[in-house]
Amino acid sequence: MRHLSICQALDAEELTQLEDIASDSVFDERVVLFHEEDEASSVFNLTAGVARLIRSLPDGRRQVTGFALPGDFLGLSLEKTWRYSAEAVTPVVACRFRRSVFEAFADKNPQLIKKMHEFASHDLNMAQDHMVLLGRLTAEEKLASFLVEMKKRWSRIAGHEPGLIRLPMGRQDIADYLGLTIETVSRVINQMQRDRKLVIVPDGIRFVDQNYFDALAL
Amino acid sequence: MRHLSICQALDAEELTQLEDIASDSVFDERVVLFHEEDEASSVFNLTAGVARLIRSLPDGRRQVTGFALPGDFLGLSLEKTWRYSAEAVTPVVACRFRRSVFEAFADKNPQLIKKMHEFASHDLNMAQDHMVLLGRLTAEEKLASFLVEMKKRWSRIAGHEPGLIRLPMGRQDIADYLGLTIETVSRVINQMQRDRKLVIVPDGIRFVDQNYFDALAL
DNA sequence: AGCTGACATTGACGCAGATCAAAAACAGCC
DNA sequence: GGCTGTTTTTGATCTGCGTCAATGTCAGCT
Repeated sequence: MRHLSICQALDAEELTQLEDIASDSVFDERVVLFHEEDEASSVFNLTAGVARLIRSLPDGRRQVTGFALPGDFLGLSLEKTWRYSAEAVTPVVACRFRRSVFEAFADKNPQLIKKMHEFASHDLNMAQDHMVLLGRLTAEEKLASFLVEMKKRWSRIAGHEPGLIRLPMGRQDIADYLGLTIETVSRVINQMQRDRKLVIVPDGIRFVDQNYFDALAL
Repeated sequence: MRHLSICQALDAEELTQLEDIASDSVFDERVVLFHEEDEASSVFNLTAGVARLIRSLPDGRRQVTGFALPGDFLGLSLEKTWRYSAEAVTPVVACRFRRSVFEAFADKNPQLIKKMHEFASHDLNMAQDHMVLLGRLTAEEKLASFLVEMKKRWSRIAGHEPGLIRLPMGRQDIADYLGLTIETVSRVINQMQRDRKLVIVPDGIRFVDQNYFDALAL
């Protein structure tokens, strides 16, 4: 079970070695996994739950730069300090590596570094997509893109209910992810429901008119 | 001269090897270095000039995701296709590597891959900064942040005139970088000049009130 | 069941920045 | 210099989304 998400870069032997330096941590809802500018002494791999990744401005404005889902890694950049905070949106279980040990391990496994670079490149693409969203999309397009993205990501996760788009994060988190206010997020989603584009259900939403979303999403 | 910008990751011997697989290319103003979704068959290292990195939407809306300055690398992610276009803002000279050869070289030099990963991590940080800018800053704050960023980046480039913040890109490019319109960019900059925060000079601007910019910038 | 606190929805109104339109500045070029 | 096309600036007006304020909904607790 845990093997699946731990690291696709390694063969069986390397995996066993990696597991030796890993330990599981659990975080309750709202708990901070790590804080912007703290020393980055761990690498995390989420095994269950959802976390929000946040950059804050001195005056309290927030930008959620992403949501971490099961399987996602945090801290692969191996920089000395965290550049963002991570908070548990739901209870989170994460496989945790001491950074110094992980780094030493990576130095001996070029294939792992290459994989880490691929992960970083992928994250950079996602970040650039998100720049387009933040800079150039309307509120309706932002919501459509977000929902399509979440549908795609959940669909890759074993045991998800197909069709259900789980939204464990609150409206405020969605707003801070999309560069909107909570009121606009609420208005747009509810307007979509009135227009029969989606239905709001417990824990998330379901698409009624997939074409509508595909046409609007980035 | 060129040695300085080619690759800080390598020792003298490796550098010589790398140079053997490199060739210089020049691009006139407005010329496309490569296009979104084209096969990525090269890796570039700018040696002179400035390029804009662009993601476009089907309806013509654009997001400039960044500007490449001398010393910057393009294509280090080693993905099969480009995810953005690059166009010369000024005449550009770039050191170009055939991707297949560069990749083979990297596979034999773990230190180079590690350096590439560091570059990607740095770019990811920049991208996250830019998400905060796009999602949460006002027009005035966006311009201040952009100008401070450009000042910082030019100051690291040998032969720049200290104090001058060169802006070779047009107002439209700045607007597409900041998620604004060209009119707003023009208005904000000219208002700053009226307020004696900066002066507009040929090829760029100069700060008059550095404190003002430091206080506003991200 | 009723209470409590957190979160979401809805409505009325305002404003930062977009849009539309025109004039001004500038760069090449003959 | 004068002509031409491009980019920038400036002004007037509009609007999408933010702000402010109230009300509604739901989960957990006693």
